[in-house]
Formats: sequence, C-alpha cells, structure tokens
Amino acid sequence: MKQKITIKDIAKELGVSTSTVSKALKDSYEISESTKLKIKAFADFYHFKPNSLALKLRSQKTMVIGVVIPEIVHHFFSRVISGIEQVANKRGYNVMICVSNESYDKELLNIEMLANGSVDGILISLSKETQKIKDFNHFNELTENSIPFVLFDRVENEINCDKIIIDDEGGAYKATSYLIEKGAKKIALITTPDYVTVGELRKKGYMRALQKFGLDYNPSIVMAIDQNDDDHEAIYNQIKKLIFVKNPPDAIFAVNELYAALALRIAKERGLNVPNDLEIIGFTDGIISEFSSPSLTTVAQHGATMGKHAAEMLINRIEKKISEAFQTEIISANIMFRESTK
Amino acid sequence: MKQKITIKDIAKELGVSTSTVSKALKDSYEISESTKLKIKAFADFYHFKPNSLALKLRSQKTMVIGVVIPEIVHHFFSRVISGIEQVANKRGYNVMICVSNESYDKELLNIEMLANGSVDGILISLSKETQKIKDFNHFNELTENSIPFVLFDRVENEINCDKIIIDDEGGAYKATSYLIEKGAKKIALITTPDYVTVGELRKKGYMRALQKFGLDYNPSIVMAIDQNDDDHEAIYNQIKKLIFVKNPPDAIFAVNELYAALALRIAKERGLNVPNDLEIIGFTDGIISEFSSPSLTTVAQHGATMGKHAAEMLINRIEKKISEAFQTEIISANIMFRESTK
DNA sequence: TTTCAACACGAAAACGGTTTCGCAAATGCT
DNA sequence: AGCATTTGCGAAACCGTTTTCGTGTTGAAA
Repeated sequence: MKQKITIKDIAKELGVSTSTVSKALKDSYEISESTKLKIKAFADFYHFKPNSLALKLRSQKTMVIGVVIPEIVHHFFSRVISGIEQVANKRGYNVMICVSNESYDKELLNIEMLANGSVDGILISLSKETQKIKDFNHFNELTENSIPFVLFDRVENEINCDKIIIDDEGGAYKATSYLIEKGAKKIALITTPDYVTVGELRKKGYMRALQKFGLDYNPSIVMAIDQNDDDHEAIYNQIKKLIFVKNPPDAIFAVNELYAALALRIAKERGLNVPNDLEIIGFTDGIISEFSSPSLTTVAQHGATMGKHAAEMLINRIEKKISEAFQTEIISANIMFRESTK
Repeated sequence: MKQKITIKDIAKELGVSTSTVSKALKDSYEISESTKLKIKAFADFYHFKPNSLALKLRSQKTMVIGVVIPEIVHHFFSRVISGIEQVANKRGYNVMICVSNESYDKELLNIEMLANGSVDGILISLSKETQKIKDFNHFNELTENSIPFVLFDRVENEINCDKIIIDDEGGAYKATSYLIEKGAKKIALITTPDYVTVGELRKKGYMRALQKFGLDYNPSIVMAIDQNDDDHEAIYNQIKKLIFVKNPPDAIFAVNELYAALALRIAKERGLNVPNDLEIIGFTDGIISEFSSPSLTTVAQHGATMGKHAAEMLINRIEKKISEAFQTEIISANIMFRESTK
C-alpha cells in the first residue's frame, strides 16, 4: 500500500529541489552527470511516474479524444470505435467513450462534460432525437470554446465542422439499380423516418434509381420504421405488413441490416424463396448479414475506415496540422454480393 | 474563439479574490448574498465551467474508470461495456476504453497508462496471450499503487482481486446435459485452447455432464480452435474437419456463438438437418445466434449484467464502500432455447 | 588580482482551482 | 462604552509538475 511517489518526495529525500529532479529526469544539460545518475536511480527504484493530471494541467493537453455515439451494442458503431481507437493509439491519444442512447439530453450532457477540459477534441455521431428536434446549440458552444470536433455518419449540414460520411445516396442508388437490372419491378424500401439523415439520403438514392430506370415511386411499398432498434418484435410486426400481402414486392432494399434480416425471416415465413421470389439488399455490412441464411447482400458501410479517418481528421485539427476550412469526406460505398440476390 | 474563462478572470474583473469567487459559486455561507449574486451572474453570463483537470488534480479523483478489453467488435464485450457505461454514468463516472487486441504487450501498456493517475480504477478482461504466457506482474503493480481493479469474464485465480464471471462450468454442464437428455449420443465439443480459462471451464462442464450420464469422453470429437476470432475462413476450415466425416456427431456444444454458427453452416452444407440430424448449442447469446437459420440455442452470457456488476464492484471499492476481502461473483448461466435443438 | 563565462542548481511562477486560516469591520450584548 | 461575536472576505497553501530566471561557485583568461 505504498503511496505513489512524487517529485517532491524525491527532492526532499535527496536534498535537492524539485526543479533539479524534474530536469534531471529529462536529461537536462543543466544538471551534472552525477546528480542525474543519483536522481534517476532513486526514481527508478521507486517506480516514479509523473502524475498525469499534473502534466495535463500544465500542458493544457489531455491527449484524450472523446467519442459520443448513439449506441455501443451495434456492429457498425463498434467497428467505428475500433477504427478510432487504432489511430488514436498510434498517435498517442486515449479514447473516452460516451453513449447518448439516441437521446438528445444525454448527448448534450456528454458533450458538455467532455467540453470541460477533459478532452482535446470530440468525435460525434448524432442521436436520432437530436436529428429529429434539430437543436444543435451545443455545437456552437464547442466552436466558441474552440474545441475541435468532427461529425461522422449521422451528420447535419447546419453544423459547421469537419464531417465524414459514407456515400449513402450513392450506395442506395447502386443497390437499387442492381435490383432493377436483375429484373425487379416492385422494389420495396424499408427505411427510417426522414429526420434520420442517413435514412433520408438512402431513400434519395433509391428514388433516383427508380427514376433513372423509369419506375414509378410507390409510397405504399415504402415503409418508415420508427421503432427503437432493439425492439425487434415491434419492427418485425411492422415489416410483416409489407410482406404478408396479396402481391408482395419482388425485391426489398432496407437501410440497415436489422431491417433486412427481419424482412428475410418474414419472407421465409410467408413461403417466399429468397432470392428467387424476393431479392433483398441491406445496408451496413455486419455480422447479421454474414450469418443469416441465405446470407444477405449488403451495401458495405466500412465502419472501421470511417473511424480511422474521423480520428485522423480530428487529431490533425487538434495538432493544427490543418487550418483550412472545414472538410466533408465521403467514403464510397460498395456492394457485398451474397446469397439474397440473384 | 473566446478563451475559456477562469476563476481568476472573474476575480480580477469583479475586484474580489479567487477564493471569494470559488466560495460564492459553491454558495458558501461565508459570502454575502449580494456578492454571490453578482459573481454568479457574471459567471453565468460567461458560461463559466471549472476546469476539470484542476479539480481532478486538487481532489486526486478523476471520476474516470478504465476498461481494458481484448476486443471491441464483439457482441459480448460491447454488451459488457454498455453495462459498465450505464452504472458508471449513474454514479458519476466516465469510461475510458482500451483494447488489448488479445495481446499481452498491449494489455500491459494499457494498464500502465491507466495506472498513471488517469483513472480511479480499472476493469479488465484478460487477453488470450496473457492467459497463455501467464505473466501477471502488471497486476502486482496495480496492487502496490493501491489502484482498485476488478477482473471480469476472463479471470485468473493467481491474481488477487475482485472478480466476476459467469458460471461457465455450470452453463456448459446444463447445455451438455440437455443434449444428452434429448437423446444425443455423440456430442462434439468445439472449444478454445485450454489456456483460455473460460474455454477450459466450459470444457469441464461438458466433461462433467458426460460423466454424469455415463458417456465416454472422446478426444477425437473435441476440437480446440486456436485461430484468431476474426479469421472466419480458418475457423471454418477447422470445424469442417469435425463435420465432414463418415459418422458425424449427432450434437455439438460450442463454447461461443461464432463456432456454433460456423458449425451450423457447415452442417447444412453437409446436408445435415439441424436439429434433427444434428443439434447445436452455442455459448454467448448474441446477435448471430438470433438471426442464423435455424436460430441457435445458446447458453446466455448476460454481458450487460456482468458489466453492471463489475462496475458496481469497482466503484464500491474506489469509494471504500467495501473494505472486506476480495470477492468473486458468479452470474448464473441459463439456456436460451431456439431452433437448433429439439 | 580582477573579470567573466560556464556550470550546477534553486526560487518562484504558472496551470486552475479548493480550502484553511486569519483578520478587519460590523454587530450584539451588557 | 466596552467586550465578544459574527460576518465577509483575502492571503496563502496545496495538488504535482514544468520552466524561466536568477545566483553562488569555480576555473580560466587578462
């Protein structure tokens, strides 16, 4: 139960001043070899490690970056975190994770907490509620306090900062076009409410593809799911309404893999053969898509890549390696072909 | 680009001392109402927030708990983190995540980093490599510096600290017994190498069940997978050797859901009907088990619960709410029945 | 013998707060 | 009026470190 040893203890014990100790440990030219040796030996013996809080206070740098995400038990977000963690570590930073649980209040609290000198910069993906009520004042506060932050995946144009997203619109366009080219005539869309930006963008891509190929947009086969992502039962019941009808669609594009997987289950229950009677493409290339049966064709969302780039952008800002205007980086989305499409 | 306002700025501006400001903001009885009002108004106006580093340095408390986990893109561990985050938040703590990537060196680095006054306590799940080489000196260091820590899930008896695990042995026993009771005669085990404690314990449970029901332990249908968890291909090829044989087993108990899901896929490829020709039970009740087809019966690992309890234990230690001897808490494991068993 | 640079180190300020203690002025009490 | 007690505030120490700016000693050059 030894108490942690400080520089003062060493100074007192060795009859020198704290400044001498500090300098000796940093191999300063000001200190004689003999004194250095003595001090270093003593410090080593007692496993001296400078108190990191003191260092941070002094240097005004925490070497920590904060991350605010809507959920953590989520394959995509955990991949993003993994990417963030990798580059943060490489560049000497640690990562502090906060979860908003899709709640505006929690997001606000987290950001205020992190902004109070706990971190050097923040990475944020907006909560659904924030996107719904469109209140972004907490970000102004960050800007005023000149705390660098970058938004990823769920971003918002109104907020003036660095952003990184994947090509949601383009990915959806590619997926829908592919379905059309393979002969689908009645392509359903399972999406989120429009206030979720990524949902809206993917819907746009879907619509653009329809238009390009001269198909009509049919609202009756477009379903916006407003349930919480972990209430599988409720989502299941919603989607059922789309598939358990007289003339079900012959293809489905779903804006995430959960919706796609549930649609797949329901299709099988309805006796439809996937992909022959019904093709399905999801979004977010995760573990569900890989292990469902048939496995799901998806638009890959490259979570780790996004996390890495976001962290790079943020750290570059923090270290002033970039001082130009804010950038928005778009990661292109490609299709992972599996068994749920022909 | 306003600079953050400090207590000194307020003091100077209002012609009082910093101590007066500090006390006024804390509603101290020492300060007159009028002065308090004036100071608070000023502070509010400039959005004064005390610098958290200064507070931490003074109080010698960071209100942060560190978490060292082997992987983050992992359903079980992300659930654990989620549980940790919930109770940490409730009790006013923040969470700092470090990933060891199953590497001893990285684990060591992370722990040393966290031990340097960055956090008030640490939650750890051992990396595979650490369990393999059995070097636990970094934990002695924590003890010497009296930094509270608790081990969860992947623990080690040699390390003297609080621990929390699920009933791996019991869960495996229940699962295996269930398979036997339903008539299985040739139950294969897909497990990890023995140095992974949870694998070893689950194997013990499996063996105890065999013994109880008078079945022989048959090493030829026990497979220890030594591949990295994200090399699905390699694991797939391993497991294939177990199933693509003349007389395949009639049941499989797998120590995690990845092995179970891959076994399921291979069984279907081999033309076996699950559960009629082959029953499968996995471990770790995750998203793969839920969405595979047929869905997988598993032993539920209750990640969130484990995270919550671990955080409670740690914070109680930190706040000295418990001062007794170290405890090991065991969370009981129950079976989630789904379609891969009869 | 004086002068000056180099050497080796210490004092003190700084980071941004909290907290103990002391002290003057105002008030209460007799 | 004289004494004790509040009241209201400031000085200073403190948390643990870094860093600037002296300063005393030594040795060598003039």
